[in-house]
Amino acid sequence: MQDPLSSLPGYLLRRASSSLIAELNQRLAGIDVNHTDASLLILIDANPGLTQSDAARMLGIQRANMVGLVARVEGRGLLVRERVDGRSQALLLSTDGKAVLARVLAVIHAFEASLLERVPADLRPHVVPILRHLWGEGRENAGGSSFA
Amino acid sequence: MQDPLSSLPGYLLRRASSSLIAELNQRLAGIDVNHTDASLLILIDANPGLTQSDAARMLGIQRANMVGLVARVEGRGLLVRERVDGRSQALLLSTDGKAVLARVLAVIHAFEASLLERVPADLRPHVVPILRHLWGEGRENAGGSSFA
DNA sequence: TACAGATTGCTATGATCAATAGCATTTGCT
DNA sequence: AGCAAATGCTATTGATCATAGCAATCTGTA
Repeated sequence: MQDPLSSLPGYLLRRASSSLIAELNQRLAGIDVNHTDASLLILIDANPGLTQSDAARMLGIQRANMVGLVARVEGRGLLVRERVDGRSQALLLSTDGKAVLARVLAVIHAFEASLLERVPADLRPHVVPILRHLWGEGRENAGGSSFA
Repeated sequence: MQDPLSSLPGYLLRRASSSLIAELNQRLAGIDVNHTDASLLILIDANPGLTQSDAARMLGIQRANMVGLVARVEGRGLLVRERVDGRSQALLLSTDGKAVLARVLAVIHAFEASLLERVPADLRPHVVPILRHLWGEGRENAGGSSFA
């Protein structure tokens, strides 16, 4: 059976992404958190007090879809909202949130390590640079701050 | 603003994938076909007469979800079903399907080329091998992801 | 041949995720 | 004061994905 698709980078990228997201969600299931929740926790931890809109922009999530995400994570007691404006609200990790984050980071770091181990050692240093270049789009005019 | 996520291969993979799928769908919009339809056309062309279940397996799509996909593409007159069994049916490209496939291939090849151009020339040969390793090993557990 | 088990295509259903339009309130700027 | 933009939100839609179950059919084996 011919597989003409597995030579296409775009197709490979899609299949790899969906299968790895599923795997990561399985690994996170024990903490009762999915990969989106996890990314939000990590982002808030690195930028305490950032706005809900800021988080949406950085995560590539529409403001509309951010509402449910924040509400769910807040409902688990992992984050706290504080009004800083009449319209904006700052997001902060709760004590529980910080504890869960520690477990999330352990899972994610193990996951990322296992990802890299699937790539031959000589190609391993190129994984992140290649993915950054492939993503690239939509971040070119993303303004001045960090790309680190 | 710190971005602690963009150093994580898994996160980069997800973002790159979703942004590139969106771009490919835009490029295909003129042909009135999406990336899933396109992959089905390519697969049938390379394996004329393959079974609907075979196609589902190769594309990583559940049999249940294949029904709507095949029905939609058949509804556009791009493929034909032929019973080979009392239960199986062979999928074949129609004349229109072959014509559309030619346009699809042109779009996809242009897209894949533009993908690779985003990667520095010295890293370019490593793109497909890396993606294959990232995907391949992820499938060791025989596919499905199930939450608890 | 007869039967158990697997396969195929299908329906129905639910969960997740993303995208759009529109809204009230608030802020910033002129 | 007045106006444009931003913020959080509701509501809705569509696409994707996974599960359970079903009738019909095929396959392998006793």
